[in-house]
Amino acid sequence: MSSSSGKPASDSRLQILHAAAGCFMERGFHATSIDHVAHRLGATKGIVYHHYQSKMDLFFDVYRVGMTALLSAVSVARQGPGRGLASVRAMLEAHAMAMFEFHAFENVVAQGVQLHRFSAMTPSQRESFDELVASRDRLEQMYKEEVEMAQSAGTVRADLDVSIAVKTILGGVHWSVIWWRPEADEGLQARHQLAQKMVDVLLHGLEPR
Amino acid sequence: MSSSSGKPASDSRLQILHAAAGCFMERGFHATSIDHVAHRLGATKGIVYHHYQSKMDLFFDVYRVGMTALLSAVSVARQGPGRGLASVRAMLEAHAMAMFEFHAFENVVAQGVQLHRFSAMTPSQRESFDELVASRDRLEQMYKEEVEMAQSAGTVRADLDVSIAVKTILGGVHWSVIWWRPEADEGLQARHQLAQKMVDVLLHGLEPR
DNA sequence: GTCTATATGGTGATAGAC
DNA sequence: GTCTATCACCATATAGAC
Repeated sequence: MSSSSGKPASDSRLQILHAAAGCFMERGFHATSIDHVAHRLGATKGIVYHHYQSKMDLFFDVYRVGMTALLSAVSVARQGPGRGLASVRAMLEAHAMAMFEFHAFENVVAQGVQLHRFSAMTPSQRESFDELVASRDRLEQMYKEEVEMAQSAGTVRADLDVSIAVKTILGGVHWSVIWWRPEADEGLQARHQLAQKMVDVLLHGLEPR
Repeated sequence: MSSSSGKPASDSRLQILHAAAGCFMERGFHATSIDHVAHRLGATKGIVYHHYQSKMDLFFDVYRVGMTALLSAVSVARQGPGRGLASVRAMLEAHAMAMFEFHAFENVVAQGVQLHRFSAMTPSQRESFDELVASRDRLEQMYKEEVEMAQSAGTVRADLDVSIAVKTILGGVHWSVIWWRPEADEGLQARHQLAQKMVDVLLHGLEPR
């Protein structure tokens, strides 16, 4: 995982990243102070500013880790053996699993979607911001393409507005940052079962077949 | 629509409420200053503090309006003629329509779900907070009950984990605060079509029948 | 690398004139 | 009811010792 400046992530940077993700998740970006992050590290804010130029850069790095985890999980699943609807299913299951595994980071990703352009950004931050928006679009695009291919193959309904369908389905997966709690499903197996149940609802709906 | 203190909503209160909802949506609760709200009103913050004791009380009132709109829309739809799956469909369509109509307020509701208990609350604010949590649970409960009834009637699959299914489906509806933009679907009819397409995906999934 | 100041600015909330 | 002025506080970010 590389930072915005292309430097490899040092050990202390990773620790800061995890502390920040936890704080941002619990209190939100604006309500989190650098002192909060430092306190969670058991240190002072000098160390944070030694590794990150600003709070926003820190936020961007947390976002980047979360989004990279999603993109990576989904594209690996996409390249698996499945085709058509089976491929979409594999993507969604991997997606949901990543939502659980990187829970704090994905919570921050969800906040980042809402991040406005009001706060002043340096050119470098602006670049990071644009990159994040692009990565978000890329994720959605992967799903759209796969659903369209499945439509051609006849394993997904042809009468579907793909854009709306994908947005709605991804909403079902992403919203889990709101209600899912790590304490509830600790084992990998429990998480996988949950992911399967969620994806099952999204692919088949409520109606009996 | 009544405020937390039970007073009827005056005209100026309503204006403040709308301005606050817009600001909270655009910048988030913590990044919004009372000056921002006042500026959107074309006034100064004296007027805001004349009507609301604190920023958090203002937030709670915005949240309350948004949540009341959802509860009201969904429970009216529930009491309609439909039964079983048709009733769930009517609830979801009304739900989605309310998400659009009260877009700014529902955006704040989504933020409120994340609102932490860290910030100090007065006993009265604490009471509001608990009431909001309860209203959120009530909304989910309405869906769970209706889905279970539909299961008994055989119009919804019996093999479904109702709690997970409802959370996932509501995620699909609620996430629209993230991607939906008022400019895109101005007419009531365009909105209704969008709502129907979203609900169609949630009830039937992707697979052809 | 990590710490302790501290500069600097913004924000919630209040006081009090009109 | 609405304004101006102001207080008290907190948070970002920096400087500089060790």
